[in-house]
Amino acid sequence: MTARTSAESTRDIPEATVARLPVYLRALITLSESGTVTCSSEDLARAAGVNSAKLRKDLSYLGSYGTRGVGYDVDYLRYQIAREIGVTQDWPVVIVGIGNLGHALANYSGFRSRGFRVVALLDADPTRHEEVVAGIDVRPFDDLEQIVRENGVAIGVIATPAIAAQDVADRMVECGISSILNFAATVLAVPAGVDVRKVDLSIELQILAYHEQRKAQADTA
Amino acid sequence: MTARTSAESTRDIPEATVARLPVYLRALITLSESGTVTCSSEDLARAAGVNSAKLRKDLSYLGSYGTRGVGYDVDYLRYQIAREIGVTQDWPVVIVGIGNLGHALANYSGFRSRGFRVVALLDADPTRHEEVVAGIDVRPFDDLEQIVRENGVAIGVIATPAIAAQDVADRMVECGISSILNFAATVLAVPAGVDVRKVDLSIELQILAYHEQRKAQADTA
DNA sequence: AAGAGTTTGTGAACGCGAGAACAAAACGAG
DNA sequence: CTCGTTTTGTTCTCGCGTTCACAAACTCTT
Ligand SMILES: NC(=O)c1ccc[n+]([C@@H]2O[C@H](COP(=O)([O-])OP(=O)(O)OC[C@H]3O[C@@H](n4cnc5c(N)ncnc54)[C@H](O)[C@@H]3O)[C@@H](O)[C@H]2O)c1
Ligand SMILES: NC(=O)c1ccc[n+]([C@@H]2O[C@H](COP(=O)([O-])OP(=O)(O)OC[C@H]3O[C@@H](n4cnc5c(N)ncnc54)[C@H](O)[C@@H]3O)[C@@H](O)[C@H]2O)c1
Repeated sequence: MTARTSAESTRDIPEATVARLPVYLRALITLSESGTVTCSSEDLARAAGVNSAKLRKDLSYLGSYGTRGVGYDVDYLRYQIAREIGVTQDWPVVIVGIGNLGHALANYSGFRSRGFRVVALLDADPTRHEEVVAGIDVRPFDDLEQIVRENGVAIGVIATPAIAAQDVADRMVECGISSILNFAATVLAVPAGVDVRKVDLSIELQILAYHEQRKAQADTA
Repeated sequence: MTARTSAESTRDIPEATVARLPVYLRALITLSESGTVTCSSEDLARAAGVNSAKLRKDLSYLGSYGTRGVGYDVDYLRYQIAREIGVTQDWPVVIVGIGNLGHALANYSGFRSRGFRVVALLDADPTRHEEVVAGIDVRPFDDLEQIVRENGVAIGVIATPAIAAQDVADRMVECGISSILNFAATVLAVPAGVDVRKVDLSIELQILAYHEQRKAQADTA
């Protein structure tokens, strides 16, 4: 908002770039694990499925971490991107709604391996509270505030039915959560300062269906 | 590609608009179920979480389905959008990889209710083939070709580990599938004419983490 | 029938992102 | 030390998407 203390870490990175940084990070991790020490923007772009000019432009927002005529040091760049995104630290996360999808999410190993730690599973249904999923107790939804306070949770995941999602989001915001990942098929209203991202399977399928239909029409034309 | 037979149905709708049409459709269904007969662009925009000018412009790509001074007939507009997207017909879908996530997807009621029909669940692991999930047998992955041929499947969902995803995608394309929804955390290479959309939980979380980190920095500045 | 009040559909301005193209910088060979 | 090669970082241009603003079109009242 106001003038930052300058120093390092470039100011506003374009949103489109932010969305690609995790892809680059994953490609770098794969390269690193395969023993690659250095890579060119061309190599990395291919691994990430983007244009090399776009890749270089994206990286230039972070700083000059490459060497002309040589390329990028894989581990160094990997660290720089991880730091920029913020995944060098661990982010505590709560998941609300431990049904079909919630179970899958709780069992998802990608959380831990990418800098996120599931600190609690919450569900409104008392019959769920007996359960232990992926080594974590399912607890009553009303425990949310205490859990958020004790663990400093900033990120919440909603996997409840659509009808309950707005209520859950409201409670999350009240408790101080300021980033929400919403799997329920509904539009959430939240105050300014709270980020919401949605993952919507049926929207993705419908987009595919639209293009599929057009292909079919083109064929019969 | 070549000149279409003109007739109705407007040509190329912008991709950004296509991605929002399913949101409008869902909002219209909700309105319709609550007994609303007519709505203004303002009403619908609010329900869909977008700007009303953007909504009107989006709808204008489909045609002129509103009445000035009045608004839109909810059921009529709902049908027009559904037809444009292609969800007035039923789309057969196969899901490959019936692990944690695959189970959740198979049990997801949103498929059927939105014009998609799961015709088969496939897994490479023989120990899974005993199983029946959501009333559907889990079958060997090698049955893919036969299933696609018999059911005219155009859309495939990948829920395998990342390491297997490219192989699965290749096989799908060979069998004639031309739209893929990929849940595995990997970049897929496919020939031109095949659409791929990805749903990537860890990318979404990392984007949230980035913004969360910036908020924290702003607070301490 | 005419005027006041609504609300759509769209032309125009603007800003952001994608990609091409190139200058600057590093390296290695001779 | 100099020149050619490689590859980055950046500038420039173009196209797409968003938003504003308003004329056109419709309803309702008097
Ligand atoms: N299953 C999938 O593959 C899938 C895919 C995409 C989207 N979704 C969406 O994700 C959401 C969850 O789907 P699901 O299949 O797991 O549903 P589900 O019914 O199996 O699970 C929902 C869980 O949320 C709990 N819940 C309900 N109200 C709650 C509240 N107010 N507070 C806390 N918990 C509450 C329920 O007790 C239940 O355990 C739905 O909105 C669905 O549309 C699911
Ligand atoms: N679980 C989640 O909530 C979640 C969330 C986001 C993304 N993902 C991604 O979704 C994918 C699946 O996750 P999961 O937790 O269900 O994993 P999982 O290991 O539980 O299930 C994977 C399934 O795929 C099957 N499989 C493996 N190779 C195959 C092949 N070549 N052909 C057909 N089937 C094959 C396995 O037998 C297994 O049943 C992973 O790529 C994961 O990163 C999972």
